[in-house]
Amino acid sequence: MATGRTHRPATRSRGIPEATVARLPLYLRALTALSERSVPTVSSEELAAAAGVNSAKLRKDFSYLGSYGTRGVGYDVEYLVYQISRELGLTQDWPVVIVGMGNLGAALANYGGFASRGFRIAALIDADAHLAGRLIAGLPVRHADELEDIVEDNQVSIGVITTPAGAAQEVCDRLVAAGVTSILNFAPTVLTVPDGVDVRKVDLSIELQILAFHEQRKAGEELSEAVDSVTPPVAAKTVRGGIKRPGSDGDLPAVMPA
Amino acid sequence: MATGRTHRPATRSRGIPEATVARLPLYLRALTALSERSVPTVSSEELAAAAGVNSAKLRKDFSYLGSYGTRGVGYDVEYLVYQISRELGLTQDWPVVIVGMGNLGAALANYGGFASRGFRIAALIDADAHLAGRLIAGLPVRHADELEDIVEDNQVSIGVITTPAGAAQEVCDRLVAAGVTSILNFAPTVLTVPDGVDVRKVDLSIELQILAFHEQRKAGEELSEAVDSVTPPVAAKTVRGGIKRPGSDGDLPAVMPA
DNA sequence: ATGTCTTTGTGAACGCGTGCACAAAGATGG
DNA sequence: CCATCTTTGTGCACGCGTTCACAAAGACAT
Repeated sequence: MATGRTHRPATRSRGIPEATVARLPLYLRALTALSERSVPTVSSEELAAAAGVNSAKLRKDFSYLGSYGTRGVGYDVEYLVYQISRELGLTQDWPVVIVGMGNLGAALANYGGFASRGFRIAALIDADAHLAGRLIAGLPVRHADELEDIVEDNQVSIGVITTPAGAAQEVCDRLVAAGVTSILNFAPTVLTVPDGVDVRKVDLSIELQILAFHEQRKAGEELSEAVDSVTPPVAAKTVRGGIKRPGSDGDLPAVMPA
Repeated sequence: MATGRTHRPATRSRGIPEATVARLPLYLRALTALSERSVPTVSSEELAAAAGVNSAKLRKDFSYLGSYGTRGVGYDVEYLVYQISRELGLTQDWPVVIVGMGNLGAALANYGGFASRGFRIAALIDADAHLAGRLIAGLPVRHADELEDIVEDNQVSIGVITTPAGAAQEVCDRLVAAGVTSILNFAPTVLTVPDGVDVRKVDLSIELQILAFHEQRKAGEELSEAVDSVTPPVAAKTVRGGIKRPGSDGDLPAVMPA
């Protein structure tokens, strides 16, 4: 039933584990820094430290790409940069559209990390007609009506969604229908897509909530949570004909970015 | 040696698996939506569909929190919202500072998802003196000199870093020294922190690169990569006294957000 | 009170990811 | 050419996370 298979499809693509793929950009960044300092070679130990991972893990990751190291010496920095770039597809040009020109969309448009990695912003799109034509990061905002044309004309295969949550699924559907097969979703919604389309999700609120959980745990270790356990709403009990619900409704309103 | 243990410490906190904690905000969002529609109860199957996960996984996740369901009926929406909120620590007030008021920092400051989930922006901080005093999202930007005072005065335990990569580690060190124990890092750098401090990383560039990898794989399935395999730089070979490196240096310059 | 029917909660099996530890490879020095 | 020393590449074991499948629990009807 095409349940919006977000994050980690666990499908091992061409023998390279998903976890490894997720680390390749990390290695690439560390290697690029070394390259700029004209460091010729690097050992797995050094590179692992720079990337913040275990050295054995790094060697195993690289082993999936092939034997690019030299025993007794290490890895050739330039060569590895090239191999990883190629493996990730960064030697190609990837036209990208960003839909939703709120604060976040504008931030992404200005984000330098795109262009330098082979990602070219083909267009910025927004549903607000007032924004149409305005320049953001040197590019004119196009109206949402043009979405299909833009995607098809520019052979766009990657779409970034930074719209409010309510609009995300519709935008997603239109992108997919027009030919987009990879989506980076910043809207706090579960997107449903057909098979063959990849969705990755970035959710700022979720990250903070995870931090809050650990933070609470750290704080609650000394004082064994005496404050929070005062009168928790009584557990749901059946009363013939339904379930008694403790609180009222309308807490924690759903929110959206931008 | 305190290697910047980013993401997933794999430390099972109080019996609740890390993977489960990461999904709780997802369930909470789905439940909140149901709550607003005044839906009294929901089955694991329905809620799982709304959250985009497997129903068995959802039930197991909830089982770590306790037995909050009613067999034959499902889960009480309001009660579950409360329980998850409490478990995540969202019933508390979490003062947060955002350091780095570039485009991304401003976007986060305007992001509505913070305040509504118990996260209160205690201050916006930037190193640029020209920005000091300017209002962003209704809050005045404070100068970086005040960082320590702000953190201590407001009992801030969570810090968000949206500075350029070069400044991130120093900002991180200062935040930690002042008492921050959880950091959400948007700068493309590996942060090194002492034990007891949690770091979560959000990297826009990495997400896109992962998408590109899969995209390339999809595209390369029909035409078996005839274009990209033309004359790959010859593998590194030793020539007595060093390693022959194929390309020159200076490719893919390191970049930073904002 | 008893039976039926729905849905939870979980035991068990499986697969992926991680990290240890070591053998093989190759560079370097004599 | 041989010995030594460094560093890679990987076999193996372990633990976490996911999923299946089912027994137990409780609602609801009679």
